Order: sequence, then C-alpha cells, then structure tokens
Amino acid sequence: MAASTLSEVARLAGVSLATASRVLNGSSRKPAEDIAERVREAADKLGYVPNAQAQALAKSSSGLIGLIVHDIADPYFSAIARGVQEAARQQNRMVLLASTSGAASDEREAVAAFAARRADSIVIAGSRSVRAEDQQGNAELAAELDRYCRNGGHVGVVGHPIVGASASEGYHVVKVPNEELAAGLAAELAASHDGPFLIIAGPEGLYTSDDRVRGFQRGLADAGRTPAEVIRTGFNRAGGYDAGLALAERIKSSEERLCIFAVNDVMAIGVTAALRPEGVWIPRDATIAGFDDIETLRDFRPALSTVHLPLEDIGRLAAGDPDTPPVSGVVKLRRSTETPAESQI
Amino acid sequence: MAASTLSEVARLAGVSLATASRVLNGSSRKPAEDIAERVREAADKLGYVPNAQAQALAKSSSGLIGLIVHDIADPYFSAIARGVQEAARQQNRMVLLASTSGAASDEREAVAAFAARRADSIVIAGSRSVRAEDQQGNAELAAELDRYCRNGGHVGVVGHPIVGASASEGYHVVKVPNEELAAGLAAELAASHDGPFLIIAGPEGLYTSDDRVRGFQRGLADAGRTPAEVIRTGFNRAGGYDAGLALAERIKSSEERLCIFAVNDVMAIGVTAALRPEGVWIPRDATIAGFDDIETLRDFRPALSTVHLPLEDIGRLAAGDPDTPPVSGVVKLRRSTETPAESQI
DNA sequence: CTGTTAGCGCGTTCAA
DNA sequence: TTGAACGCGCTAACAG
Repeated sequence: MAASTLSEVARLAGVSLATASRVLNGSSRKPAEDIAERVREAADKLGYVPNAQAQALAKSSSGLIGLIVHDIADPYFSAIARGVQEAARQQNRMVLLASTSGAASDEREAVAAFAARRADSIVIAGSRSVRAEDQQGNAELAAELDRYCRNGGHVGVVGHPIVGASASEGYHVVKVPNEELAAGLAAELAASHDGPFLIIAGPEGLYTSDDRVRGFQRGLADAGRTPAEVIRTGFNRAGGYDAGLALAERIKSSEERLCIFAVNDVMAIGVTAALRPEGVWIPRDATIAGFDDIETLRDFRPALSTVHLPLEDIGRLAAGDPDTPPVSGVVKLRRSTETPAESQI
Repeated sequence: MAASTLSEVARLAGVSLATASRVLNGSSRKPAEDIAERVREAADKLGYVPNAQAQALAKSSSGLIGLIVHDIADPYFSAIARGVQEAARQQNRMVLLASTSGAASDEREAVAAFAARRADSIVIAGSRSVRAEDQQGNAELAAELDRYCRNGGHVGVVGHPIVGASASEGYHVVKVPNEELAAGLAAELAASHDGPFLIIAGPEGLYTSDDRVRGFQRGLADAGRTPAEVIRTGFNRAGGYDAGLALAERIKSSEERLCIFAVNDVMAIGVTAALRPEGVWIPRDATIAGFDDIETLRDFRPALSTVHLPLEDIGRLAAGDPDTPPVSGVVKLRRSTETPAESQI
C-alpha cells in the first residue's frame, strides 16, 4: 500500500507541501492558476491518491458512517441500507457495514470498531429487546454508545432507543409509529372480517413486535372486537413457518375463517409457505396480513396485505439526512385479506 | 471526535507511550504483568478506544475491504455482500460499501475512494460491459484499478475481468461458469420441452448476459434444436416486465408452447409478473426459467426453474477467503418448466 | 500568495 | 524490559 505522497507531488512540482495541499484539496486559499496547474500535472503523473487516513487524522473527521444491521441480505435491512447509502453519498461520506445477527454483544463490538475508525456517525437498525437474557448485552452496548456520543459521535437508531442509553447529545431515534399503524390495520381488517383474529408475534420483549401486537389489539378493541389470541415464535421467516405448521390443522378443522396478523412480512411469508402444502388457501380458508411492505412482496402471491413503511427514508433519516420527510406508514389491503366473495381464484 | 489518546492512558498509568502501546495492542514484546495491568486499568478508566486511522497510518494497513455493487437492495448483490461481510469478519476487517448503479465512472470513483482509504482489498460485483458507450468509463476504471494494484492492493472481481485491466499482481477474478451452466440448463429443458425456445437477454455487450445466451444456444444445438430467438431488454426486473408485455399477445395467439429463458431471475420474475394479468399462466401456457437462484425465489410462485449459484460463496471468494470451494452451479428444475401433463393447477 | 512548522495518534526503531 | 525519538501523510496555524 505504498502510493505516492503529497510531498512527492510537491517536490516534483517544485512547490511546498502546503501549496500542493491547497491545490489538491478544497482549501479556502486559492493558489495562482499557473502553479496550480503544475501541481495537478505532477499529481496526475504520479497517480497521486490522497491518504484519507492521514487526512482524517489531521482533520479529525473521517467521512465514515457506520451501519449496523442484523443481516444485510434481509430485504428489510437492505432497503434501509440503500437509504443510508444514498444519504452517505449526498454527504460525501462512505458507509462502513457491520452485520451482527442481532446479538447485543456483537453490536457493542461493532460500535467500538466504528468508534475506533472515528466514524462521524453510526446507524443502528434492528429491533431492540428488553428480555432478561439480553440485559447485560444491552447495558454494555448502551455504555459503548454513550461513550461514543460523549466523544462527539452521532447515533441514529431505527425504531426504539437502545435500552438503557441515556439521551445524550447527538443521539437520535427515528421513530416508527408501529402501534398506531397496527391499530389502523386492525381497524381496516375488522371492517371486512367477521371471524376471529390471531396474531403471530415475535418473542416477548422485542419492542417492535410488542408495539405492533399492542396496537393491533387496541384497534380490535376500538372496533368492538374481542382480543386476538397471540402466538409467540421467532421474529423471522422460520418463526412464521413454524407457526403456520402448527396452525394448519386448526384452520382446516375449524369452520370460522381466521384472520392472521403476522407482525412482519417475512413471518407472514413463512406462515403462507407453511400453509400452502397443507392445502390451506389464502384468502379462501384464512386471511393474512404482514407489516413492513418489503420489496419482496411485489411479486409474492397472494398479494400480501401489510403496512407500508418507507424503509429507504428511514435509512436516510437515521443517517441524518435533513430533507427527508418524517416516517409515515400506510395500510395496504391486498388480495390476502379479501373476503371470500370477491376472491374467486 | 475527541476520544482519549494513548498518551493520556500512558500518563495516567505512569508509563511511557511505547509501553502502553505494547500492552494494549498485540506486540511481540510483552511488558511485565503488573505494569500491564496498570495500563489496562487506566485505559478502561478513560474509556480508551484506539484510533484505527492513526494505527493504519503507522502500520500502513487499514483493515478495510471495499465492496462495489450496483444496488445493495438487490437480492443478488445483497447475497454476495453477505458473503463478503462474513469473509471480512473472519479476517478481522470491516466492509466499506459503495453502490454505483453500474456506471463505470461511479465505479472508478468508488475505487479511488477505497484507494484513498487504503483499503486492503476491493471486491467488484456486477456485470461488465463492452458496449461502445462504456468504453471510456471502462478504460478509466481499469487504469484506476491498475494503479491500486500496483500500489499493493488486492482486487477481486465477480464474473469477468474489468475490460482492459492488465492482469497485474493481486488482481483475481472469481469465475462463474455461466456458459456451461446455461448449456446445461438448455439441455435439461430440451429433454422435456418440444416447442420453440426464446431467450430474454440483457443488452448486447453485457458479459454475463452474452455468456448465458451463448451457452444456452449451444446447449440447444447440442440437443439438436434450432436456435432460440433472442429478445434484448434491460438486465433487470423492469426489462423482463417489458419483454413480458411485448410477448403476451404472441403467446396467447400461438398454439405452440414457448419455453422462455430469462438470463437472470429478476428478469424472469418481471416476465412472469407481466404475463400474469394478461391471463398467461405459467407453466400451462408457457414455461420459463431464470438464472442465479436468488433467495427471493424461495417464496415465488410458480416455483421458478433456474441455475443455482452459490452467491455467498462467490462473495467470500472475491473477498479472498481461501477455504471456500470454487464456484459450481446446479440446474434446478421446478414448477415453472413442468410439462402440462404434470402441472394440474 | 507561498513556505515553514507544529501537531493529529500511534508503531517502532534505537539506546539505556 | 522500558523509554525517547522519529516517521506515517496530511492539515492548519503561523511567518515571510
């Protein structure tokens, strides 16, 4: 990694280090055009590439923005990543990526690594948990973030504050109105569905999941319906799949049509995938709705009812983009929750 | 970004800078245990986080690995990104991300930015093009990469060499046997399909697309079939969608069943999506196959025949992981190319 | 407007 | 074993 240095360029151009620096980087002082030209030629000839590390060291600002996701190949996270990436591009920064599978200890490590690289800001996506087994991990993560903020770092968190993090300067949360939107979804579903409701949720203690469950129940209550039964499973496709398997018999033997709310889209997809080979058809035998409106849904059949979230905007907001509008979701009713009469296959 | 420095730690511990450095980072020289403990305590107390920029500057090795993709939210790229990320984790490095929408000039810029950050290696995913309009961009990209390699950088390219890049030291290509696999796919399809074939390809000059077209045609020829007609369109979902629209009438009015090969999965999905509302059913009215086996296919119906590519492994290989097996694809025949007799809906 | 100088935080060679 | 000094490549104060 031994590229040519600024002093080599300066020497070749016959000028001082400072002048070369002023020419090649955006300085307020503008050297004379003829000398500038000479420097540029020299730089070009030597294939000079400024050492960003050294610049960062001298300026103490790295132009880096750290992004922490559970899994970059998950459509939910990759959509957010795209937003962060765009914001970074606008800010003339680069994105540092870390995937952690959601473990708080890994996230702490990632934050430390970002801090070590002096990232200007850090974006954390992925649901927060208050479960007992995560308590210590959360505390350590919070401490690490706190230190990072105290040292002047900016943190953007998607959804919920890190558990235990003090609301320091430079720490901001991109709020997602999960509860309200879930309530809205429940209201719209209750208007056209007469049977019972069932919620397939993530583990208790996951903020995002809990919020959506709470909101959905509230929406049902407001519509004068009895609360939905809640099944707890993994907050991913596999969890949905398991729940679907467990549910198949029950749906087939019952005469009431069930309306299922899976707290996110990939879980809804998992449920549907499990039900299909069992001969349970959506929306004929049961209806189902998800949450997030990930891009994958575009070509998923039956078209899945869900709540649209502007994931890219969320990423942009978390990355500190000022002219992105605040998060607002929209209920999207599609084929998967149509009533039988309209849904001839 | 003013965290505490090594010299502060050293002062607090009452030792010299060098000693503190030796304790906190893996040096060959090991200081005495009692003094080491004192240093560690001091570091902990001050919340010391080593400045990776400064370390990189001193050691000239950044621990960074740059990744260039067209779009991080595209399942093809995000799967590769996951592989790169895993390899990086194993190597104790971090991933720097750049999305370029495929423009060679943007890619050049990204390479320069990575070089500026002294990334240890760079991974470039996304198809290469030899089209005339990309010629200059390609040349500049090749020059930039060449310079990077000469300065000791490592480059991993997925699929095809950068056009015009000299095979310098440290430059390696993860070869994907597109042609052979496409030929294999054609052979398997020809065994069960009697009607004509049609290929929906990307723009001429895109290596990946061209290879797959060539291979498919060869496979057909080997099976004694006449060459397939080739339709050129965009190398993405929208391109497939357009082609599907253009094809719908023709399929409906023809009596022969058409077997369509879209040169990648997202195009195949686009085709299918366009045909569906036109009343063209797969595989009843036509059959279709894609390429890549992206994760999205798992829940796409009708189950799409395709060629499975180990995308994560490809990412790992490009990132220089030594114990990842070489790329080998597998033809996957699924519902979308079943013959009518077996495919009662 | 240009050149000189002092750091930015750390690794590493030298003496001690 | 420990510490002092230099250099990594660059920016930003100065001085000229």
